[in-house]
Amino acid sequence: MSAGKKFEAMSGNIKKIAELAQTSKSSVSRVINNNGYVSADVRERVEKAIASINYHPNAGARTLRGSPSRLVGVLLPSLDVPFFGILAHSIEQAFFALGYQTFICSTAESQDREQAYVGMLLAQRIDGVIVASSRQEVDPFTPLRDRNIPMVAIDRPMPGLTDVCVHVDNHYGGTLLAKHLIELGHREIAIISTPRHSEPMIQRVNGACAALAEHGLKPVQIAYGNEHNLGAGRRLATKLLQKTPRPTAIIGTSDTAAIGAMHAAVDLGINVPGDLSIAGFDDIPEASYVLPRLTTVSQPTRKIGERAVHRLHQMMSGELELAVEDRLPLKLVVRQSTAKI
Amino acid sequence: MSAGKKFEAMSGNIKKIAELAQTSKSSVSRVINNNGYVSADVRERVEKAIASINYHPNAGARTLRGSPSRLVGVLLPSLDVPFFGILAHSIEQAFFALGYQTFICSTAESQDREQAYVGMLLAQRIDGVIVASSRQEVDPFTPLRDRNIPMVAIDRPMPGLTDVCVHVDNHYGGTLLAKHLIELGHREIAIISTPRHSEPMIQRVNGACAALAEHGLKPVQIAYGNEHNLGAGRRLATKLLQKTPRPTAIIGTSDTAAIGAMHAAVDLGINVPGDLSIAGFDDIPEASYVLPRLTTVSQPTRKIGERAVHRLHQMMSGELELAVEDRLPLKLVVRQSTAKI
DNA sequence: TTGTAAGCGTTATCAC
DNA sequence: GTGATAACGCTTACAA
Repeated sequence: MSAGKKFEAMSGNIKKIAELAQTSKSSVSRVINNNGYVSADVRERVEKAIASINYHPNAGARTLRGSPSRLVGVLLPSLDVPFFGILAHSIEQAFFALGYQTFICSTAESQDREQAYVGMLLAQRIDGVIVASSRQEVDPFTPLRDRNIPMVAIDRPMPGLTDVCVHVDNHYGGTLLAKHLIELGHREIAIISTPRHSEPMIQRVNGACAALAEHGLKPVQIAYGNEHNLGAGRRLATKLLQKTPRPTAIIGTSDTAAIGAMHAAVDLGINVPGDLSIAGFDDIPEASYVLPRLTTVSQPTRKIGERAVHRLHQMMSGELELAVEDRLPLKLVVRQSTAKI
Repeated sequence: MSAGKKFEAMSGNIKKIAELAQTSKSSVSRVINNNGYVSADVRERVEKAIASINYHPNAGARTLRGSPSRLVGVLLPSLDVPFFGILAHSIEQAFFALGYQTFICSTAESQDREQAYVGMLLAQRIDGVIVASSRQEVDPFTPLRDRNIPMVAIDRPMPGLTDVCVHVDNHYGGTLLAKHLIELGHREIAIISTPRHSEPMIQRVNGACAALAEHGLKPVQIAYGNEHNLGAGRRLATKLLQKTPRPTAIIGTSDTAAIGAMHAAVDLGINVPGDLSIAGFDDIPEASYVLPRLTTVSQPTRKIGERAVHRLHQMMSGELELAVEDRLPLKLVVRQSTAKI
């Protein structure tokens, strides 16, 4: 029974195709891979045989012979927050178009998981990896580097790991937000930054502080959280808004944080943007879902994914040997959540 | 140079480990797989050798010998809409915990893509598949069924493909929404359903209509769209709200559609819930992001993913041979977007 | 133009 | 306890 089952589940192989088509394994291989000489006659018989049992060449056996696996890995902190969901989606789609299959790995900000994933990807003999690590920690990924696996850092650079990076200028984005609020007349500006140790968030805070400093200002408070979700922003803002004097504006280092702050304001009966301006970062779809619609710095999320795929593809084809840093453009999008004081 | 490169990129193999540890391939294999007799001495030498070159067994070669690949596929219509993003995430996490690697495939509602993905998954010799197809179309997936690949349908049944399904009772969910609005005094109720041909959406519409019929009512209009995004709902609602007489309530068959409708109302200066009640379906995080927060039917999205993984795991271990239909519970969540007329 | 045979990395079988 | 060896499915010299 076990044997019977195995047989049923077993897919045909190249030998079986050869038998069905009354030819040899080599000829079948030649047809499949479209190389070498094959007569029209043999080709037709083989194609018929392949279709007749819905045969698919065993990818593992192929890579065993030295062909690239056409498998790639994408390591992201999570998948269920909008920004990374969209990023993962655009990456997966772009790889599919190039004939690659993607392992999307959600590392949940844990080094143990990162390490486990790296091991699995190596075992699958992936051709390349796109990586965004929660922290700048390089350790879990060094086995990839040591094997010369082509790697592209996305969303944040990974110095010491790879010299190819696709991201945005988060520092500059931070200055855009601060300047916008200053122009609107705000002087008492607070910042909500979460998750705390994420490099992009740190850069955004720094940028905002730098722009404030140019006007002789500094943030009335910088509140840090640990999670990348609405609740974190809401909690931090609730605390912050109950202090006196209250800030007249809040910068969230992500839209999620900013929207959380908006909810805190509603809970406390504070009018946005009448009594309080709020701005975010990323321009996820939800930014224009909320009412009032959120002023934010727009990041070309899909393009970032696509560019990273393009770069990795170049590396895997040996067309890119040098260090490259792609900085995609940011844009301030003014909506209804910020106003003159 | 090509050869040199290849060598560099090449990872060590079991033979190399055997040399380093001064033993045979067989003993190395025994250590790795923890079966058969190995002396403590040999074991230690092998483990040291493995660590020294960061060796990872070639997964493809293993499956060539007949071991399961511990690879699974998940076919979803998309990844960048919140519901499927969360579903994909919970599935991937649950599989990781079981030692499986997941191919997340975003089929973009296209049969060509579905077919291409099925071919790729078959070539990778995946052990099982979780599938949610946009339509009830079985054709692209029959090669999986023909090979006896364990399959679980998720979010919607796939009759003729698999008898194992994890979903919710969408019809019942539809009745919950209609009853809620009727209780609030609404009689002029419109429905916005998108994407049109999605089976869950159809069921939700049917459920709502059935509940209305019980009270001698029927929807003033059912508007259909084709996309699963905010814009579709907004467009449909804008049209619908400009007719006279205007409905006093709108049921969206998804939160996305409902939030789109909310934006249409804002654009037209219609107060929600004062002049118009709006309710959605799914309870994605965004449902409580919007203001007013959205009344909706809550679907246990993460649990659905986890249960599907559990079922597939059972099938792959041969513990589940029969048909199973898991229906997870729905719950009406009343928030601020619906009110008495 | 076609077929034979070796070898990719692994594990199971069997002999020692 | 340990080590040869064959076999998994495939591609590629090389021979015919």
